[in-house]
Parts: sequence; C-alpha cells; structure tokens
Amino acid sequence: MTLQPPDPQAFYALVWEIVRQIPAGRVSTYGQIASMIPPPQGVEPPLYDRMGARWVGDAMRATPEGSGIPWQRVINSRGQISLPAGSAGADVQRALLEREGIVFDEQSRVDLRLYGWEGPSAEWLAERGLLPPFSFRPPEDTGQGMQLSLF
DNA sequence: CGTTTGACTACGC
DNA sequence: CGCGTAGCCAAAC
Repeated sequence: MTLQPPDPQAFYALVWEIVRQIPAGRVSTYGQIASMIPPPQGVEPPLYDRMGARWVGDAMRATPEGSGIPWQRVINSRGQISLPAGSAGADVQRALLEREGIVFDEQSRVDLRLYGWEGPSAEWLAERGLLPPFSFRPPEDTGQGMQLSLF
C-alpha cells in the first residue's frame, strides 16, 4: 500500500464511477482517470501528480467483486496490463478485453491511439465536478490527418 | 522491529 | 524504443 488519499473510499468511489463509463472495446489508463479527478482537499498538485495514478491502481485492486465495474478496461500508460505478467488475474483481464474486440500486439500491448477512451462527455464530468482528461490522440487528429510528403 | 511489496509514471540513458 | 530509477509510505511478512 502506498500513501493513501485523505479519504480512500471517497476517492475510490469516484474512480469506480468513472470506470463504469468506459465502453466495452475501449480502454483507459490509471493516469488518465486520475487526470479527471481534482486533487483531494489537502493534497497539493505536485503530490497528486505523483500519486494520482497509483491511487487509481489502489482503487482497481479494491474493486468490489460482482460490482459490474469493468475493471479490465483500465491498463497502464504503456498500453499494457499492469497485473503481474503470467498471473491468473492478468490472463483473465486479457481474455475479457479480447472478448470485447481489443487486439494486443506481439508485445502484449494495446494501441492506445486506437482503443484509448476519450473520456465521458463534458456535461457528465461537469455535473460531478470532474475534469476533462487528456487525450491519447494527437491534438489535431480530427480524422483526416495530414500525410507526410514522401518527396 | 527491519524488509519487502506494491493494478504508476515521467524521465534519463 | 527498451530498461532502470526516483518519488511515495502503509501493510504484510
């Protein structure tokens, strides 16, 4: 267990609520989810920057079984499953994601630019006092994308 | 008691 | 692009 947020259960509840919004076939990361939650009272931004993602990880580990929370859709910033490689949990997570259509590359990584979730709608976030997450897609990737001239 | 152990990341080689 | 490390500290051993 690492340093904990002031009110772990309150923080975890926010994480779980957000995770519930991740659609099947898409994934989010510990860091992206942390970026949607404002630093808890008493936690200065610099500390939150270092601990936020870990706290999201703590929340995932504490996910109540049978809650219906799609915990498998949360992976790390490298696009990989964070549970110990080869562990039963990791195998289950990968199987669940593949069942949703997610494809892993030869290095067991998921392409976040392709499967990364863009986050809940601005309204959904605003209603709960949450922040817009960072995007996995390049800033000006609005679909067309400029092609690099080959000559 | 002293050690080990974390569902993390950004950063530097 | 891969690999190691610092930053964190509460629990479980």
